Amino acid sequence: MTQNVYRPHNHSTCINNAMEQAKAVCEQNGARLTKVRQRVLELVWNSHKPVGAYDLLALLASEGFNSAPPTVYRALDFLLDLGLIHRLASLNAYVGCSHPGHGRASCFFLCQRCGQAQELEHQLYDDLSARVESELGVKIDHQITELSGICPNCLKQSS
Amino acid sequence: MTQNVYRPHNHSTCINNAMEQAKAVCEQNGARLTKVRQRVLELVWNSHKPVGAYDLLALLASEGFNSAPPTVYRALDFLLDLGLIHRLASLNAYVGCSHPGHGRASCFFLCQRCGQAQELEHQLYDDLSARVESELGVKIDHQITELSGICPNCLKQSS
DNA sequence: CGTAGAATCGCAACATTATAACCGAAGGCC
DNA sequence: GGCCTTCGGTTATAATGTTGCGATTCTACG
Repeated sequence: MTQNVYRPHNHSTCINNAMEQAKAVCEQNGARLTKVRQRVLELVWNSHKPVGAYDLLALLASEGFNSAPPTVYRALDFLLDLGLIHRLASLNAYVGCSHPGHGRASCFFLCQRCGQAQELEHQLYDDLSARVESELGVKIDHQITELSGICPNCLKQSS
Repeated sequence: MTQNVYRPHNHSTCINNAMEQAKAVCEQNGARLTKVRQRVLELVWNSHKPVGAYDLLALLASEGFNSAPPTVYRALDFLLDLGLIHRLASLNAYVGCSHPGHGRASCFFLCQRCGQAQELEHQLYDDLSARVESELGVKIDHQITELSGICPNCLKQSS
């Protein structure tokens, strides 16, 4: 099951898990997890809030890395290809994938107040694409769903 | 039911319907469908392929309209607010809404070959957000789903 | 009418996000 | 070491979207 972002948790565990998974995935695919790529992934995982490419760029710069756009975008493309991160189209931002290898589908809830992204893994969601494929006669290659609103924690605070 | 884009049809009917609906919606909301707004809507409806803001800008310019970005973006915002068009986040492009007034949800299939967008209206889709709201305890405000792949017509041609 | 207030538009500048093209550097393999 | 491929540095530019301000047009109301 996908982890629940809203529950208090030791976030360094998230980061460690993500890095372990990344190493494994790279090994499986004969891909190299270079310093820049690794650092970008860590930075993306630094919180559950999606990060913009130029934010990453600034962070890298502050750490003495090269800091021109292509550096970050290449790392992001690499991580996207391996399914280690997702791009949130409605935010132009990137967030860690908590269960790489689940195909070309992503589904997120985005809190408009705290900015955190909660990945969802829902049966209904796979049903949706299957039904559309058969009823419409199309071949689906890639899909995104982005729900936005207020998360449970922020709902509590506002009441 | 949502119209089927892939069936041959007299497209001027689509445009006419859209413009009629737009007038009605504006009247209901006490909003003004000015010349720029109307023309932008017509241009968006010119086909079932999503159009970029800067494409619209160029089209407007060629017709003697003012053609600075804010002109188009203001018109697009206006139309988005009234639910007369949708923004496709994965394409940074805009497409007419074939059934305004269905709330803040949108669901599209986008053909990677011909570029056409087919709006979907699926029960499973509403189920999804309802389930997420109750299971996760969130309040959903807005949602997008974008499926991409190959449409029936393009599948036929490639075989 | 006619004027006050609101909505709309024109315009200039700028901000943000992403890509292209070219070449040198580093790593893997024999 | 020599060869090949992948990766990264650099510069420039493209594509998309916003801000701010003042002028104009529309509308409501007296």
